[in-house]
Amino acid sequence: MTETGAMRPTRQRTAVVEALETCGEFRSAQDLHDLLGRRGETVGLATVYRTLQRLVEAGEVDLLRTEDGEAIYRRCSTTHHHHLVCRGCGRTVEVEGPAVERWTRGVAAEHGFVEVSHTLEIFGTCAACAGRVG
Amino acid sequence: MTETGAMRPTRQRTAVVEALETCGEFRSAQDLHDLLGRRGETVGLATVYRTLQRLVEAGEVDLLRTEDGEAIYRRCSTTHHHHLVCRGCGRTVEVEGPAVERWTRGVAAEHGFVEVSHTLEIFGTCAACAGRVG
DNA sequence: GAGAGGTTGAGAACCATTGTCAACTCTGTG
DNA sequence: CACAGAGTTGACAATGGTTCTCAACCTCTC
Repeated sequence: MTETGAMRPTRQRTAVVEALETCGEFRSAQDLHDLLGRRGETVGLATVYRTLQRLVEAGEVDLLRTEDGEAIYRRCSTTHHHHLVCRGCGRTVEVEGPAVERWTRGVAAEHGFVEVSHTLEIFGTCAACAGRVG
Repeated sequence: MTETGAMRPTRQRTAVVEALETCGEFRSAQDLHDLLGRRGETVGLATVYRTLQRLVEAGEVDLLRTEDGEAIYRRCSTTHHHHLVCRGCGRTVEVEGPAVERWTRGVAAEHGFVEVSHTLEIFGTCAACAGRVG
Protein backbone atom coordinates (compact mmCIF):
# COMPACT_ATOMS: atom_id res chain seq x y z
CA MET A 1 0.00 0.00 0.00
CA THR A 2 1.27 3.48 -0.83
CA GLU A 3 -1.64 5.42 0.58
CA THR A 4 0.12 8.71 0.88
CA GLY A 5 3.36 7.90 -0.93
CA ALA A 6 4.43 10.32 -3.59
CA MET A 7 4.05 9.19 -7.16
CA ARG A 8 7.47 9.10 -8.70
CA PRO A 9 7.76 10.67 -12.11
CA THR A 10 8.83 8.03 -14.59
CA ARG A 11 8.98 7.85 -18.35
CA GLN A 12 6.08 5.40 -18.35
CA ARG A 13 3.76 7.51 -16.22
CA THR A 14 4.46 10.60 -18.22
CA ALA A 15 3.68 8.68 -21.39
CA VAL A 16 0.34 7.40 -20.08
CA VAL A 17 -0.75 10.83 -18.89
CA GLU A 18 0.26 12.36 -22.19
CA ALA A 19 -1.63 9.73 -24.14
CA LEU A 20 -4.74 10.50 -22.13
CA GLU A 21 -4.21 14.18 -22.66
CA THR A 22 -3.88 14.03 -26.43
CA CYS A 23 -6.81 11.75 -27.16
CA GLY A 24 -9.61 13.52 -25.35
CA GLU A 25 -12.02 10.59 -25.43
CA PHE A 26 -12.81 7.68 -23.17
CA ARG A 27 -10.37 4.87 -23.92
CA SER A 28 -9.82 1.44 -22.44
CA ALA A 29 -6.52 0.52 -20.85
CA GLN A 30 -5.76 -1.80 -23.74
CA ASP A 31 -6.48 0.93 -26.28
CA LEU A 32 -4.07 3.25 -24.52
CA HIS A 33 -1.47 0.50 -24.38
CA ASP A 34 -1.75 -0.06 -28.14
CA LEU A 35 -1.69 3.65 -28.78
CA LEU A 36 1.52 4.04 -26.81
CA GLY A 37 3.06 1.10 -28.63
CA ARG A 38 2.28 2.59 -32.03
CA ARG A 39 3.82 5.85 -30.88
CA GLY A 40 7.02 4.06 -30.03
CA GLU A 41 6.59 4.50 -26.29
CA THR A 42 6.83 0.99 -24.95
CA VAL A 43 4.94 0.71 -21.67
CA GLY A 44 3.94 -2.60 -20.15
CA LEU A 45 0.23 -3.35 -20.02
CA ALA A 46 0.36 -3.93 -16.28
CA THR A 47 1.96 -0.55 -15.84
CA VAL A 48 -0.77 1.12 -17.86
CA TYR A 49 -3.38 -0.46 -15.60
CA ARG A 50 -1.50 0.48 -12.46
CA THR A 51 -1.00 4.05 -13.56
CA LEU A 52 -4.62 4.51 -14.54
CA GLN A 53 -5.71 3.11 -11.20
CA ARG A 54 -3.55 5.61 -9.38
CA LEU A 55 -4.84 8.48 -11.45
CA VAL A 56 -8.44 7.49 -10.80
CA GLU A 57 -7.78 7.31 -7.08
CA ALA A 58 -6.20 10.73 -7.26
CA GLY A 59 -9.31 12.05 -9.01
CA GLU A 60 -7.32 13.13 -12.04
CA VAL A 61 -8.98 10.67 -14.37
CA ASP A 62 -12.61 9.61 -14.76
CA LEU A 63 -13.44 5.93 -14.94
CA LEU A 64 -16.65 4.57 -16.33
CA ARG A 65 -17.86 1.28 -17.72
CA THR A 66 -19.15 0.41 -21.14
CA GLU A 67 -22.34 -1.60 -21.38
CA ASP A 68 -20.35 -4.81 -21.34
CA GLY A 69 -18.42 -3.91 -18.23
CA GLU A 70 -15.15 -2.81 -19.74
CA ALA A 71 -13.40 0.01 -17.91
CA ILE A 72 -12.70 3.17 -19.92
CA TYR A 73 -10.70 6.19 -18.81
CA ARG A 74 -10.54 9.87 -19.65
CA ARG A 75 -8.75 12.98 -18.44
CA CYS A 76 -11.48 15.24 -17.08
CA SER A 77 -12.11 18.42 -15.22
CA THR A 78 -11.99 17.86 -11.50
CA THR A 79 -15.38 19.36 -10.72
CA HIS A 80 -18.37 17.06 -10.36
CA HIS A 81 -19.95 16.37 -13.73
CA HIS A 82 -21.50 13.71 -15.93
CA HIS A 83 -20.93 12.54 -19.48
CA LEU A 84 -22.77 12.45 -22.76
CA VAL A 85 -20.90 9.83 -24.76
CA CYS A 86 -21.25 8.84 -28.42
CA ARG A 87 -21.49 5.09 -28.89
CA GLY A 88 -19.98 5.36 -32.33
CA CYS A 89 -16.87 7.51 -32.01
CA GLY A 90 -16.54 7.99 -28.28
CA ARG A 91 -16.92 11.75 -28.55
CA THR A 92 -17.64 13.03 -25.05
CA VAL A 93 -19.37 16.10 -23.71
CA GLU A 94 -19.09 16.93 -20.03
CA VAL A 95 -22.42 18.10 -18.65
CA GLU A 96 -23.60 19.46 -15.36
CA GLY A 97 -27.06 19.16 -13.89
CA PRO A 98 -27.60 20.98 -10.64
CA ALA A 99 -31.25 19.97 -10.74
CA VAL A 100 -30.34 16.33 -10.98
CA GLU A 101 -27.94 16.62 -8.08
CA ARG A 102 -30.69 18.17 -6.02
CA TRP A 103 -33.17 15.53 -7.10
CA THR A 104 -30.95 12.60 -6.15
CA ARG A 105 -30.21 14.10 -2.76
CA GLY A 106 -33.90 14.65 -2.22
CA VAL A 107 -34.90 11.12 -3.17
CA ALA A 108 -32.20 9.66 -0.96
CA ALA A 109 -33.17 11.79 2.02
CA GLU A 110 -36.83 10.93 1.53
CA HIS A 111 -35.96 7.27 2.04
CA GLY A 112 -33.61 7.89 4.93
CA PHE A 113 -30.40 7.24 3.03
CA VAL A 114 -27.18 9.03 3.91
CA GLU A 115 -23.66 9.19 2.43
CA VAL A 116 -25.24 9.42 -0.97
CA SER A 117 -23.37 9.16 -4.25
CA HIS A 118 -24.65 8.58 -7.74
CA THR A 119 -23.67 7.66 -11.25
CA LEU A 120 -25.29 9.19 -14.30
CA GLU A 121 -24.12 8.71 -17.84
CA ILE A 122 -25.90 9.43 -21.09
CA PHE A 123 -25.15 7.37 -24.18
CA GLY A 124 -26.25 8.20 -27.69
CA THR A 125 -25.16 8.65 -31.28
CA CYS A 126 -23.67 12.02 -32.20
CA ALA A 127 -24.79 13.94 -35.27
CA ALA A 128 -21.70 13.00 -37.28
CA CYS A 129 -22.09 9.29 -36.61
CA ALA A 130 -25.84 9.36 -37.18
CA GLY A 131 -25.32 11.01 -40.57
CA ARG A 132 -22.61 8.57 -41.60
CA VAL A 133 -24.77 5.46 -41.29
CA GLY A 134 -28.57 5.30 -41.51
CA MET B 1 -31.59 -16.03 -33.90
CA THR B 2 -34.80 -16.30 -31.98
CA GLU B 3 -35.82 -12.70 -32.17
CA THR B 4 -39.48 -13.30 -31.78
CA GLY B 5 -39.40 -16.97 -30.83
CA ALA B 6 -41.45 -17.97 -27.83
CA MET B 7 -39.52 -18.85 -24.69
CA ARG B 8 -40.25 -22.45 -23.89
CA PRO B 9 -41.16 -23.09 -20.28
CA THR B 10 -38.59 -25.46 -18.78
CA ARG B 11 -37.75 -26.58 -15.28
CA GLN B 12 -34.51 -24.57 -15.40
CA ARG B 13 -36.09 -21.31 -16.45
CA THR B 14 -38.78 -21.59 -13.86
CA ALA B 15 -36.14 -22.19 -11.23
CA VAL B 16 -34.11 -19.13 -12.21
CA VAL B 17 -37.14 -16.86 -12.25
CA GLU B 18 -38.26 -18.18 -8.89
CA ALA B 19 -34.82 -17.63 -7.39
CA LEU B 20 -34.90 -14.04 -8.57
CA GLU B 21 -38.38 -13.64 -7.21
CA THR B 22 -37.64 -14.88 -3.72
CA CYS B 23 -34.45 -12.93 -3.10
CA GLY B 24 -35.55 -9.41 -3.91
CA GLU B 25 -32.07 -7.90 -4.17
CA PHE B 26 -29.50 -7.53 -6.89
CA ARG B 27 -27.56 -10.77 -7.32
CA SER B 28 -24.81 -11.92 -9.67
CA ALA B 29 -25.34 -14.85 -12.02
CA GLN B 30 -22.91 -16.93 -10.02
CA ASP B 31 -24.71 -16.13 -6.78
CA LEU B 32 -27.98 -17.27 -8.29
CA HIS B 33 -26.33 -20.42 -9.59
CA ASP B 34 -25.00 -21.25 -6.12
CA LEU B 35 -28.33 -20.43 -4.56
CA LEU B 36 -30.11 -22.81 -6.92
CA GLY B 37 -27.55 -25.50 -6.21
CA ARG B 38 -28.03 -25.23 -2.47
CA ARG B 39 -31.76 -25.45 -3.00
CA GLY B 40 -31.33 -28.73 -4.83
CA GLU B 41 -32.31 -27.26 -8.20
CA THR B 42 -29.40 -28.15 -10.44
CA VAL B 43 -29.14 -25.67 -13.29
CA GLY B 44 -26.02 -25.28 -15.42
CA LEU B 45 -24.14 -22.02 -15.04
CA ALA B 46 -24.34 -21.36 -18.77
CA THR B 47 -28.09 -21.80 -18.60
CA VAL B 48 -28.35 -19.31 -15.75
CA TYR B 49 -26.45 -16.76 -17.82
CA ARG B 50 -28.53 -17.46 -20.92
CA THR B 51 -31.78 -17.21 -19.04
CA LEU B 52 -30.82 -13.97 -17.35
CA GLN B 53 -29.81 -12.53 -20.70
CA ARG B 54 -33.18 -13.39 -22.16
CA LEU B 55 -34.99 -11.90 -19.22
CA VAL B 56 -33.01 -8.69 -19.47
CA GLU B 57 -33.76 -8.44 -23.17
CA ALA B 58 -37.42 -9.00 -22.42
CA GLY B 59 -37.27 -6.20 -19.88
CA GLU B 60 -38.35 -8.47 -17.06
CA VAL B 61 -35.11 -8.20 -15.18
CA ASP B 62 -32.86 -5.22 -14.47
CA LEU B 63 -29.14 -5.49 -15.04
CA LEU B 64 -26.59 -3.21 -13.49
CA ARG B 65 -22.90 -3.33 -12.75
CA THR B 66 -21.05 -3.23 -9.48
CA GLU B 67 -18.08 -0.91 -9.20
CA ASP B 68 -15.76 -3.65 -10.38
CA GLY B 69 -17.81 -4.40 -13.46
CA GLU B 70 -19.62 -7.53 -12.36
CA ALA B 71 -23.16 -7.89 -13.70
CA ILE B 72 -25.93 -8.14 -11.12
CA TYR B 73 -29.60 -8.88 -11.77
CA ARG B 74 -32.92 -8.19 -10.09
CA ARG B 75 -36.58 -8.77 -10.81
CA CYS B 76 -38.11 -5.33 -11.27
CA SER B 77 -41.21 -3.55 -12.40
CA THR B 78 -41.30 -3.20 -16.16
CA THR B 79 -41.72 0.56 -16.26
CA HIS B 80 -38.65 2.73 -16.71
CA HIS B 81 -37.07 3.50 -13.36
CA HIS B 82 -33.82 3.86 -11.46
CA HIS B 83 -32.46 2.49 -8.22
CA LEU B 84 -31.53 3.75 -4.82
CA VAL B 85 -29.33 1.01 -3.41
CA CYS B 86 -27.95 0.61 0.11
CA ARG B 87 -24.23 -0.14 0.12
CA GLY B 88 -24.56 -1.96 3.40
CA CYS B 89 -27.44 -4.38 3.05
CA GLY B 90 -28.30 -4.12 -0.64
CA ARG B 91 -31.80 -2.89 0.10
CA THR B 92 -33.17 -1.41 -3.09
CA VAL B 93 -35.80 1.24 -3.74
CA GLU B 94 -37.10 1.79 -7.24
CA VAL B 95 -37.45 5.46 -8.03
CA GLU B 96 -38.82 7.45 -10.93
CA GLY B 97 -37.73 10.88 -12.07
CA PRO B 98 -39.66 12.33 -14.97
CA ALA B 99 -37.69 15.54 -14.64
CA VAL B 100 -34.42 13.68 -15.02
CA GLU B 101 -35.69 11.87 -18.10
CA ARG B 102 -36.62 15.18 -19.63
CA TRP B 103 -33.31 16.70 -18.68
CA THR B 104 -31.22 13.94 -20.25
CA ARG B 105 -33.24 14.07 -23.46
CA GLY B 106 -32.82 17.82 -23.54
CA VAL B 107 -29.06 17.75 -23.01
CA ALA B 108 -28.64 15.08 -25.67
CA ALA B 109 -30.75 16.95 -28.20
CA GLU B 110 -28.91 20.15 -27.49
CA HIS B 111 -25.69 18.46 -28.59
CA GLY B 112 -27.22 16.73 -31.59
CA PHE B 113 -27.24 13.24 -30.13
CA VAL B 114 -29.90 10.70 -31.08
CA GLU B 115 -30.83 7.19 -29.94
CA VAL B 116 -30.27 8.32 -26.42
CA SER B 117 -30.20 6.05 -23.39
CA HIS B 118 -28.92 6.70 -19.92
CA THR B 119 -27.94 5.03 -16.70
CA LEU B 120 -28.61 6.55 -13.30
CA GLU B 121 -28.10 4.79 -10.02
CA ILE B 122 -27.98 6.21 -6.53
CA PHE B 123 -25.90 4.55 -3.84
CA GLY B 124 -26.08 5.34 -0.16
CA THR B 125 -26.46 3.94 3.32
CA CYS B 126 -30.00 3.25 4.50
CA ALA B 127 -31.26 4.40 7.89
CA ALA B 128 -30.99 0.93 9.42
CA CYS B 129 -27.39 0.47 8.36
CA ALA B 130 -26.42 4.00 9.32
CA GLY B 131 -27.86 3.49 12.81
CA ARG B 132 -26.13 0.15 13.23
CA VAL B 133 -22.62 1.52 12.73
CA GLY B 134 -21.45 5.09 13.28
C1' DG C 1 27.91 5.42 -5.71
C1' DA C 2 25.65 2.77 -2.25
C1' DG C 3 21.58 1.58 0.00
C1' DA C 4 16.55 1.58 0.46
C1' DG C 5 12.46 1.34 -1.51
C1' DG C 6 9.27 2.44 -5.15
C1' DT C 7 8.57 0.85 -10.21
C1' DT C 8 8.58 -1.98 -14.24
C1' DG C 9 7.42 -5.84 -17.47
C1' DA C 10 6.80 -10.57 -19.20
C1' DG C 11 4.10 -13.97 -18.34
C1' DA C 12 1.16 -16.59 -15.33
C1' DA C 13 -2.95 -16.50 -12.88
C1' DC C 14 -7.78 -15.10 -12.16
C1' DC C 15 -12.39 -15.06 -12.99
C1' DA C 16 -16.69 -13.57 -15.07
C1' DT C 17 -18.73 -14.55 -19.18
C1' DT C 18 -19.49 -16.77 -23.69
C1' DG C 19 -18.93 -20.44 -27.18
C1' DT C 20 -19.22 -25.46 -28.53
C1' DC C 21 -21.80 -29.35 -29.54
C1' DA C 22 -23.83 -33.75 -28.68
C1' DA C 23 -27.62 -35.28 -25.97
C1' DC C 24 -32.12 -34.11 -24.57
C1' DT C 25 -37.00 -32.03 -24.29
C1' DC C 26 -41.18 -29.89 -26.19
C1' DT C 27 -44.73 -29.43 -29.28
C1' DG C 28 -47.35 -30.21 -33.22
C1' DT C 29 -48.49 -33.66 -36.81
C1' DG C 30 -49.92 -37.95 -38.98
C1' DC D 1 -48.04 -43.43 -30.18
C1' DA D 2 -44.14 -42.65 -33.17
C1' DC D 3 -41.76 -39.02 -35.42
C1' DA D 4 -39.61 -34.96 -37.01
C1' DG D 5 -37.93 -30.51 -36.29
C1' DA D 6 -36.63 -26.93 -33.49
C1' DG D 7 -35.52 -25.00 -29.09
C1' DT D 8 -32.78 -26.10 -24.76
C1' DT D 9 -29.36 -27.95 -21.75
C1' DG D 10 -24.78 -28.76 -19.53
C1' DA D 11 -19.98 -30.14 -19.14
C1' DC D 12 -16.09 -28.22 -20.70
C1' DA D 13 -13.18 -25.33 -23.51
C1' DA D 14 -12.16 -20.87 -24.80
C1' DT D 15 -12.11 -15.72 -24.37
C1' DG D 16 -10.69 -11.58 -22.72
C1' DG D 17 -10.15 -7.94 -19.39
C1' DT D 18 -7.70 -7.28 -15.24
C1' DT D 19 -4.59 -8.43 -11.50
C1' DC D 20 -0.64 -10.90 -9.49
C1' DT D 21 4.27 -12.37 -9.23
C1' DC D 22 8.89 -11.40 -8.74
C1' DA D 23 13.41 -10.51 -10.34
C1' DA D 24 15.60 -6.75 -12.60
C1' DC D 25 15.55 -1.83 -12.73
C1' DC D 26 15.14 3.12 -11.78
C1' DT D 27 15.07 7.41 -8.32
C1' DC D 28 16.12 9.75 -4.50
C1' DT D 29 18.88 10.70 -0.58
C1' DC D 30 23.01 10.87 1.92
